[in-house]
Amino acid sequence: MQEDDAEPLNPKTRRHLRRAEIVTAAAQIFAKNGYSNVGMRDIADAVGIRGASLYHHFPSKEEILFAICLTVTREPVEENLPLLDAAGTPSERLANLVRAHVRHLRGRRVEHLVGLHERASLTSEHLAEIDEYRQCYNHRVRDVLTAGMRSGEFRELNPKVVALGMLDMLNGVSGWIRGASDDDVDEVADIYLRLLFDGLRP
Amino acid sequence: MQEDDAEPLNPKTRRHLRRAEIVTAAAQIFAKNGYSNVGMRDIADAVGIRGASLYHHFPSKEEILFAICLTVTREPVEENLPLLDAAGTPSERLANLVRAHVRHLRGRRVEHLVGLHERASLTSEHLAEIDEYRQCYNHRVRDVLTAGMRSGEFRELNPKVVALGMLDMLNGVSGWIRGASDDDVDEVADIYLRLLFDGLRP
DNA sequence: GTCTATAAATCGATAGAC
DNA sequence: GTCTATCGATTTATAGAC
Repeated sequence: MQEDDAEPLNPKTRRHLRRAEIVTAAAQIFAKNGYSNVGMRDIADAVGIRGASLYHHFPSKEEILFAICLTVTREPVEENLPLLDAAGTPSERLANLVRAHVRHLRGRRVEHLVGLHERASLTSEHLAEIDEYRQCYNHRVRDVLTAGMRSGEFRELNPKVVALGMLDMLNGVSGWIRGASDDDVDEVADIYLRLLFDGLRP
Repeated sequence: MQEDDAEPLNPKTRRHLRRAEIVTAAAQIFAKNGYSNVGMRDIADAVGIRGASLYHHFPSKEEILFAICLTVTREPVEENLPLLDAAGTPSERLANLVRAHVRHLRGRRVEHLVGLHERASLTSEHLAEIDEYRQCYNHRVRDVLTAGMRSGEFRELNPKVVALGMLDMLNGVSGWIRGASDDDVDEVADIYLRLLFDGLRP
């Protein structure tokens, strides 16, 4: 059970950690100042190295942005979508997804902001890859809505529009949730679920 | 009743029209390529003049961005908020605001996109002015929600969170409504209102 | 009001030493 | 893996003629 904590990490892991450190620092500065207003020197300062040294870890500034965008589109697909395949009614599965989605938004808040605002600075190839994940997520949400409508559990409303509206509402949380606690984000999720399922009218 | 259409416009109006032309062209290019990826030359090309000539109409590139952001925050305050002061129940007044909001989003689609995504490139003074309008709009929406809850017309849910969620859902429409007809946007507003008032459960 | 020409600063990226 | 040094391209903004 016991392991030597002082054992040097293997080079692959060290390299990966350094990349993650750069991505995290860059996301913070991009979110605050805007991607194109941030220089490689600014990112380098934040991690304590020189600008040129960043090119040992990333081939370009845009690749750093791509890495940020990828985490906030791929992670939700891989971590949240399986909740839609689990057992339960459409309501239950959708509720689980909403809660997981808001928690992810909080945990990767600045990355989500960058992913939402800086899409125009991605290469068209990278943008296409990002959009694949985004549309996949979108479609799966639409599908569970459709399933609920088919079973009579949900009201019949254009599922495409409902899915877009719901996801816009959820994603907007990254714009104002700064510094919230676990209880805060769960409360937001509960309010949104109540609104989504039962509406404003008592 | 008859007026001479060939009569030259007064200089004040001509100047104003030229500014509006520049702002509209800039909004289009900013929305597509991102503010910081667009040069003054790109904007100038779109209106058929040279880059330096733009400085006769705007003192800086940021002032063009500010003009764009101002129209999408000030206009809704001045045109939509009065609907909340009109006669009717909170439900009716809120519904009128939602419909007006979505129509404005469609009419100023690219400007809204720029206003949502390029806030980081505004000077802090301009950002503060923009945020005043935005927060004013936010508070008035929250107030009508609170009024509806007090009267028993709306369910008791944290009105701050509901207002933020509702506005995020509405503003997100600018991201995917491209090329919609009048009927399309009214349909979206109706779906959102049904969702907001009655929820998904039949 | 628009032009040409250019100043002045910045930025992404590369070369090569250690 | 990080450094110093620097290239080359681009950008905002200005000066001054027409």
